Amino acid sequence: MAERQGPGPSHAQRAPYANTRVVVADRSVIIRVGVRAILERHPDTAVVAEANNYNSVKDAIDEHNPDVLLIDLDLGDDTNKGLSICADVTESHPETKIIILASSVNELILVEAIRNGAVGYLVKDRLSAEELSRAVRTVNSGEQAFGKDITAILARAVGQRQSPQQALSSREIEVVKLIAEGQSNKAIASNLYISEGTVKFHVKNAFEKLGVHTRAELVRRASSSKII
Amino acid sequence: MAERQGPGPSHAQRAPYANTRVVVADRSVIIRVGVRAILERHPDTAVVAEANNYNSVKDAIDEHNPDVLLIDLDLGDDTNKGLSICADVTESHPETKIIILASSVNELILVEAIRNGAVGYLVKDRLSAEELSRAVRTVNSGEQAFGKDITAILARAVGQRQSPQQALSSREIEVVKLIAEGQSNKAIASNLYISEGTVKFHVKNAFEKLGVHTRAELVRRASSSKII
DNA sequence: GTGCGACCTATCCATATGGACAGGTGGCCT
DNA sequence: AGGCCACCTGTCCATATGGATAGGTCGCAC
Repeated sequence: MAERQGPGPSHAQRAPYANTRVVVADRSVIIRVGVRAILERHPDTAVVAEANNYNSVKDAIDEHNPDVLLIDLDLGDDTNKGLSICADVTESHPETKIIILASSVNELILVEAIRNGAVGYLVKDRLSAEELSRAVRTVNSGEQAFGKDITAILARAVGQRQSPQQALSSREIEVVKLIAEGQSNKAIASNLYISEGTVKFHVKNAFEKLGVHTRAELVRRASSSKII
Repeated sequence: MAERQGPGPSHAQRAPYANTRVVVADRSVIIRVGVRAILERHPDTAVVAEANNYNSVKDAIDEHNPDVLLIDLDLGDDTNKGLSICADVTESHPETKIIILASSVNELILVEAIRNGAVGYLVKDRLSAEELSRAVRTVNSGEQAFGKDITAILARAVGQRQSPQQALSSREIEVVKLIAEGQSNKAIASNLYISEGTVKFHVKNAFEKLGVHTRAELVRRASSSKII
């Protein structure tokens, strides 16, 4: 994965002494170029580096120690890795404010990101150039930047849920994937060389962890949570 | 929906007489700005208009009659509408070459798009600036522009499938949505004020149309095809 | 009006599912 | 050693599911 393509940390130093120095991390060069163009319309803001995979984010942060990190958590095949980067950055570079630049609203990711130090969450689709530009400066001044819809979701999430989601064991994930393909417990059992009873056991545990009661709902939850 | 935000058809006429005149359609202003910036690195290419919803695409095409339309089919809540726009444009503006700018590879969409006149299919995530720029000029010269992975998928898809997918009736979609929430046939019946037998009937038909045999697989297919 | 398609209802039945038990193994931590 | 946890196995049972089959209504197009 993580294709070599964009120049990675690239043609930076346009305004090395700008007030707001930003690192942009996204798989897509289009997004990186777009964000750069929008942010640099404002004279005080400069994009000092771009990253297109998990490792180059860390390198860029260490090298440039930016004011703001604008990051799409979905930089490779493992979103959790993006979350752990947030934790790392919060730990090692507390001055760097993290804004999540997401493709969609994912309650689980949102909550975890905040827990890991993010101070902003923006959704690419519904976001004006002005909002993006403003959000970067807002967080740099120490405030938070969450879209309107986000705030509502946040409030709701905080209200009830203290078990945002229990992680499935690797075996459970295997079982869930086969369920999503429409396989019966018997078929799954022979696929994984275990007994049907064991399959049921894993299914039951997956149900409990995700808070569902049928296979259909399980598939929906799992696919919306990117488990499968 | 379709939020007012970007200036819509915007600050164009930078190079009205460029060799390759492009209209960019995407929900996200970041993408539009990014594509514009990348394409306009090449002196012969100019983005003459941007669109962020289905209607403004048509307007932009009618007004500017561009050489190339770069469009993300997912411009609102109904991808099919994007497909029908392709058909419209192919019909009314045969000189305009259509390139799909997708977030991910969707075999169904891909095949349908080509059937509706698209001559290119690019995936935002894995796409270098050079590839994007080149693709636009390639289609403008009458050739096709498909990513490497795309070609393989295409070959496979053409091989077997003549029934790409039968459309679900509106009632069937309602039922599928409730199934995805984990509801039983009985619960669905009382929700829709119909009998359980009828629910089973719809479920059976949905199964046949999507070629699946269990509710779990149904949910997976439906969610990956954006039916729900 | 006839035909057609989408919608609705019903019965029968083998099989699968989901839930509740009770238990056994091996690895890892203290 | 004991505790914990992930993984494994099994039995029992009420209920749901999927498949087959046979019908009925309504609106729309030819």
